[in-house]
Amino acid sequence: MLQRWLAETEPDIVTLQELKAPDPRFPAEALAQLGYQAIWHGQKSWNGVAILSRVGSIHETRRGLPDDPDPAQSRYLEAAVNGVLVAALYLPNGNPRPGPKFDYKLAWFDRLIDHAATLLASGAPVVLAGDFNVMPTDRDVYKPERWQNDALFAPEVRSRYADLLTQGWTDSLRHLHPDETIYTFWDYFRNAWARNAGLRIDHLLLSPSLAPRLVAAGVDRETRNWEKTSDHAPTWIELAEPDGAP
DNA sequence: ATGTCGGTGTCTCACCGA
Repeated sequence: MLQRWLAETEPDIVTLQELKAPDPRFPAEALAQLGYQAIWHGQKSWNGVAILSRVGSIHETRRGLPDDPDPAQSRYLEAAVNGVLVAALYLPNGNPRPGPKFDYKLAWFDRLIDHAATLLASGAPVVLAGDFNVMPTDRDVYKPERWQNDALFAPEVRSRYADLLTQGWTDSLRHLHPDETIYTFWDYFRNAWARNAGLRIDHLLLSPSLAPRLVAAGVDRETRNWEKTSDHAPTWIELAEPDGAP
């Protein structure tokens, strides 16, 4: 499915989340045949993140967050690619709430916020891309009242996402489509896709030095109809060249 | 509260996390 999507849409740079496989099982050769270099940070069964590029080499800058609450979980990978610092992240789900998994989510989120501040202070053009497991506002969930106590919509989690935006990050999709209903995820159960009972939990946050280059953003919803598909749909942005060229 | 999916080990079903 990933290979079909890459071949059809030819994105320049891709981040992947939930590889759910140890490093040796990463399909590096198949991706190379499609023209993509890759770095990856896998883990058996759970988590796992990767960065792909067909526009130049990938210079890894970090794997795992500073003071990562659990370095055994592969949730963060960061690299310089084609003049942009790209972070692939997979924020913990956090359910059930309350409980240790929710505490872990908050701890991880706090370390991300700290590191995001460091990145902003550097002035570099940065995109934080991945599954944040947060619906930022009521507009980002099909039935907000049903999700009030869920770890993906809890006040503690939404406030942390808001803290990121207050730091200076731009939520790409919401910035270009302020009033639109946009979802990136539909549960496998409850017939969620057919009912369009979706969530917007996959985000691309841009640093102030990169945000002016944002020209388009969207979700490739059609992949959700494919056989054996993911419960997430590819979420993308288009950036202008640094000099303003298309 | 419920539901679906894929992976794993308890191993041809039961469980877990998402």
